[in-house]
Amino acid sequence: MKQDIKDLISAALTALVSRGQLDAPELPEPMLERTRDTAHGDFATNVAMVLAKLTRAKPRDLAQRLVEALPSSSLVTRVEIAGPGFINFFLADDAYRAEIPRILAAGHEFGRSRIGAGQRVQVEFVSANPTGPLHVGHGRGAAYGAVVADLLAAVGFNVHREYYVNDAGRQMDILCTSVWLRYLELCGEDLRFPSNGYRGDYVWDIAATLHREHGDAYRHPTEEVFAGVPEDAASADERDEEGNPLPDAPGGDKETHIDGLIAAAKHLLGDNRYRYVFELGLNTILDDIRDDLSGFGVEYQEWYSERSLTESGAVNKAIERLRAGGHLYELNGALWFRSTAFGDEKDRVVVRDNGQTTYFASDIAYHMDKLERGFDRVIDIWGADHHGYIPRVKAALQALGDDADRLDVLLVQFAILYRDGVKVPMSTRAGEFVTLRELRHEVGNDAARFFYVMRRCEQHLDFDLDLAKSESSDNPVYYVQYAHARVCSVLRQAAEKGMAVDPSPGVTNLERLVEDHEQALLRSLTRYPEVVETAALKAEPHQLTQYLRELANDFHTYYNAHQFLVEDAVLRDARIKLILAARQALRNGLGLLGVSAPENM
RNA sequence: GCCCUCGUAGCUCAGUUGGAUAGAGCGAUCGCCUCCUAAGCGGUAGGUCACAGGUUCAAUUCCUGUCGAGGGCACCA
Repeated sequence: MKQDIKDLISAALTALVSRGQLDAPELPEPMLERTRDTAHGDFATNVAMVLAKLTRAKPRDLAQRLVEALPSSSLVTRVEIAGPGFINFFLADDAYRAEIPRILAAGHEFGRSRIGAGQRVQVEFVSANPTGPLHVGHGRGAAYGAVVADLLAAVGFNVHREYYVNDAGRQMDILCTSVWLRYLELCGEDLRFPSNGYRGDYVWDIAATLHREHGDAYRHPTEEVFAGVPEDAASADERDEEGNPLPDAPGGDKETHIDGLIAAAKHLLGDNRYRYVFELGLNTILDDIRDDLSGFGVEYQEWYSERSLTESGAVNKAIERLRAGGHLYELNGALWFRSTAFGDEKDRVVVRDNGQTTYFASDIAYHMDKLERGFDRVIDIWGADHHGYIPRVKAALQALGDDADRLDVLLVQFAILYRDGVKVPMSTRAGEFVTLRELRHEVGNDAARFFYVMRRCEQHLDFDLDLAKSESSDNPVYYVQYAHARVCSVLRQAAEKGMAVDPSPGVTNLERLVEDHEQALLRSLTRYPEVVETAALKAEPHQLTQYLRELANDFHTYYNAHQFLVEDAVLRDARIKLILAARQALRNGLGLLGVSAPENM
C-alpha cells in the first residue's frame, strides 16, 4: 500500500523532469510517512521541501507542480499541500478495505517480504561461557537475538544463527578445578573451597556424577592438592554488613591461589584424567544450555567451538597474517597488536609472555573466519559490558584488510529483576543468580519473550516479575494474546449460534464496513508489513511489541463499540472478515516474537 | 581521568530513521456489562522533551559543551 503511493510520487517526479519543470541532478528516493494525525491524511511526503533546497525553488510551488503531475489512482481520493510544503495523501476507504482479502489470502505470509533479497546474514548471540547455567541476563540476549534473526528471515534475508562456545581458556580451567574440588569433598576430603571457584549447586551435581561413575579414582589427599599453593584471599562466603564480598586478605590473593590449584589438578590428574573432568563439566553445562535455549524456542544453525580455532591452526594463521602486514611487535616477552593504528585506545596482547595466545587472538581468528565464510553481513549481539571490545575487533579486521563495516555489534543492556518492587540481587561467581530456566518456569516463555524485547536493547530493562505473571490488562502479553483469543471466541460463538462463517478470503460486501472503529482497525492492519520491515532493518523488536499493543487496542475498542454477530448476514460476514484479518496480523506478529497465540484464555 | 549508553508525564517507556498540536501503559480520578470473555472500553487531570549553545525551511531527534544515572577501561574469558 505504501509502495503504491511511493510509485505515484516517483512517476510524478520523472514526469516533471522530462517536461523540464524540474532541474535536479538526481531524484531523491521519495520519503513517505504515515501521518500522526488523520487530519493530515494517511500518508505525507516531504520531497517538495527536500527538492526545494536542492533547486532553490519555493517548496509550496514545487509541491503544487508535483501534485499536478501525479498520475490518477483509485487509491487516492484527495491530495493537499499543507504547512511549509508537505504533500498529504488521503486514501479511499476502499483502498483499505481491499487489503482484507489480500491479508486473508496471504495468511501466515502476511507481513513477510523479500527486501533482504536472500543476502546472507549471520547473527551470533548469547555465546555465554559454558561455566554455568544461563541466567536472566543471557535470557535477554537470547530473546533479542532470536527475534532479530527471525525478523531478518521474515523480510527475506538468509539467516545463520550461531553460538560461539568459549570452550578454552582459564575460566574453563577454573570450572574444571571447581568440579574436581567438590568431587574431593564428596570423597570425604576436608578442604577450603577457593573464593574464586564456581560455587553454584550445578558444580556439586557434576562432581556427584563423577563420583558416582568413578568412585575414588580421581581422589588425591587434600594436603597433596594444596601443597605449595599460594594463600587464598578472604572467602567469598564472608561478607560485610551490606552483603558485599570482602577484599583480598593481607598476604592472600585469589588469582594466584586458583592458578595454583589448576596447576595442581593438571599435575596430579595427568592429561587424560584432567581432560575427562574438563569435558564432563563442559558437556554437562553445554547440554543444559542447549536444552534451556531450545525450551525457550531459540535454535541455532551452528555451535562454533573456540577450541577448534586453535586446533585447526586458524589462530596462528590470523597472527601470521597480522605479522605479515607489519601490525605486530614484541614487548616484555609478549606479542602485541598495534590496534591504536586503527583507532583503538591502546595496543593489545595476542600472545602472552608464557607463549599462550589470548582470548582476543581467538576472537580475531573467529571474526576473520566469519567474513571468510562469505556472509554479507555479520551481527554480533553482546552484553553491554563488552562494549570496550568493539574497537579492537574492528581494528583487527581492518588490519587484516577485511571490510570491518560488514560487522555490526549490537549491545544489550542488563535486565534487572524486580519482585514486590524490590531488586533481585545477582552475582554469578557466588552462585547467587536467577537462571533463565527459573524465570521461564516462573513467568512462562510467552511473558519472558515478550518482556525481554519490549524495550530498546540499549535501554536498561526493569523486568517486573509480578507484572509478567499477572493475568490482567496491565500485562501487555495478555492484552495482545487476549485480542487473539477474543477473535477465536467470536468464531466459536458464531458456530454455536449456527451462523455460517465463510472461510474463503472472499471480497464481497466489504463496503459495509463504514464505522470509524473499522477504519481505524484497518489503518493499523495495513501498517503491519511496514512495522516488520523497520523492526527488522533497525534490529528493533520493540517496535513490533509496541505495534501489537496498538493493534490489540484497536481491536478491543472495536469489540466494545460494535457487535460482530449481527442478524444482518452480509454485514456480519464483512465484520468477521475484518477481525479474521486482525487475528492473522496478531498471530503472525506474536509468532515473530516467539510468543504463542492462544485460541482461548 | 578516558570511552560507551541513557536522561521525555508521579512511575515504566514509545516517538515511524530531522517534520505539522510530543504519545501509550501503569498510578490518580469519573464513567461503561439484559449484549460475541469486564483478562475489555471510554472521559478527565498530568510536559520548560536534563541544561546551554550551534547546524536549517524545520531539532525530542544531528553537532559541541555542562550536569546527572548506569556500564566499561587485563599478558581474564
